[in-house]
Amino acid sequence: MVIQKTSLVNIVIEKIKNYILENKLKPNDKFLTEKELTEQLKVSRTVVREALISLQAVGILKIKPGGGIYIADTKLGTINSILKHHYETHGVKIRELIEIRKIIELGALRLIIEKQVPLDIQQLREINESYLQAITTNGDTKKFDRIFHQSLIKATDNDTFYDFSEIIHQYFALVRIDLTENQESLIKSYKQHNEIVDAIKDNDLLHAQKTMNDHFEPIFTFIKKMEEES
Amino acid sequence: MVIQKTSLVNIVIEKIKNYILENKLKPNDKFLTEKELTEQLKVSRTVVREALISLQAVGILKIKPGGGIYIADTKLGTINSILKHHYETHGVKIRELIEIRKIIELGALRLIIEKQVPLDIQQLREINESYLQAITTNGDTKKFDRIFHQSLIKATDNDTFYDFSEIIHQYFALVRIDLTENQESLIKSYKQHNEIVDAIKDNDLLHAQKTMNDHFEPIFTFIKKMEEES
DNA sequence: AGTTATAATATTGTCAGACCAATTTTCAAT
DNA sequence: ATTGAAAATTGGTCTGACAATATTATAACT
Repeated sequence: MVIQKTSLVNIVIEKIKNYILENKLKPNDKFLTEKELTEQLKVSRTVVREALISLQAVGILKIKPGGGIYIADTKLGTINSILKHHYETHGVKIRELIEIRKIIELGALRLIIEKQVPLDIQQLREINESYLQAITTNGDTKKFDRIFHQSLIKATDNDTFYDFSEIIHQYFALVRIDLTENQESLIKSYKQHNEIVDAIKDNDLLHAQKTMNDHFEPIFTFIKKMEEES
Repeated sequence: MVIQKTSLVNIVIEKIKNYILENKLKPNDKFLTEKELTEQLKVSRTVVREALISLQAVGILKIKPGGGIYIADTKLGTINSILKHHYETHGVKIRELIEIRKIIELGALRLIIEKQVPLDIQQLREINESYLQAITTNGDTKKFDRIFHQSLIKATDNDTFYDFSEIIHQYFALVRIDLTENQESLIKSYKQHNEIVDAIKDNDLLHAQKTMNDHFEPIFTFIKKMEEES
């Protein structure tokens, strides 16, 4: 029987967490100072500081030197840094990430059409036209491509889904991949975008997903070639 | 112009991370001691300790009192604890998590069939038979249901996909949901499982996904009823 | 020689006090 | 009322000490 002896620091961490929950502290709220904590919890400043730093590391608190301690807005930042280290130590297969992104995009289409969420078709068109313009003027095509896909995910009316999608995207961004796209393939992408919007408008899930699937095809062939070379 | 002044602790954290990368340290490897770190980095023990505790918080190191410091096996643990706090403070809509789970399961079917991964059909059948037995003998039905679905995700030959699926599942487990299932509905689930396996065997993605979609239907109606009551 | 109990050592945990650096507050001068 | 310097507050780092835990070395025994 192993009895997990818990250190003072861990006790303090739990107490602080509970304190935040019980007092319903929101992001950017001011928290107690180190001095107040040492007095109220009757532990040394060392213990308090180690607990605070630990909570800052996981994105719960934000320590401002000289300015006090605040509730952090726990977003993706911390998770991303963890994933970054995980990627650097373990190494993650690019193919796996792309497969996941495909699943996410296909899933977004399903949610949009199945739930009949309100969708700003016109806005999607405009984004895609900006995409086209970027293509013809050697502009930032990746930017508008990303906005287009991001808009679809956002439209699913599922914030958690969007958060996870962003995490995957950030994770993917760690991998530098030089998929040199020529004008022709970019134009094709533009047309596929429009075709996807059409299919959504027609509530044609199968068509939308098929087109999205095709949309992903070039990158898969690229990955396959890359894997063969190495 | 904001100049991000970086503290000594943060510098040490980065140095330690790099040290781990450069020396290719693996989980459970013994790391340097506090003493060695203070000497090599020429900083106080306070700074070293705060850096170590920070790295332990994000699941990179594991500190054993009196026994030294080790490389932790960075898995889902830390991310889960972050999501747990996120859930407790923000509150996450159950519907969103279930939608994500559906997307994942449907995606798994697509990956399995599209990639034609080797799949132990027989094993899936056996798991489902255990599921049936649990149904008829008032056994642990949830256990075998989970194993069945887990097996499908695992079969996709995509470890990252599986990891994320597990994170979602853990996240979902935080929400206690009493979906009282009667014998009849459980039997239906059993049949659907088998139908999904059949469809996979026939490479019939549409059929597999349609059945999986139906499989999720009861929980969605349950959620909808719950939302209406509150 | 091999095993076991004990002592010595090494390592992390906690404490106290001091001083530095950054920020916020106070308050006098304008 | 505004500004700007001084004071107070707050977090950052350092040192040294002792406690609690784990590991290693030693001694005793079979």
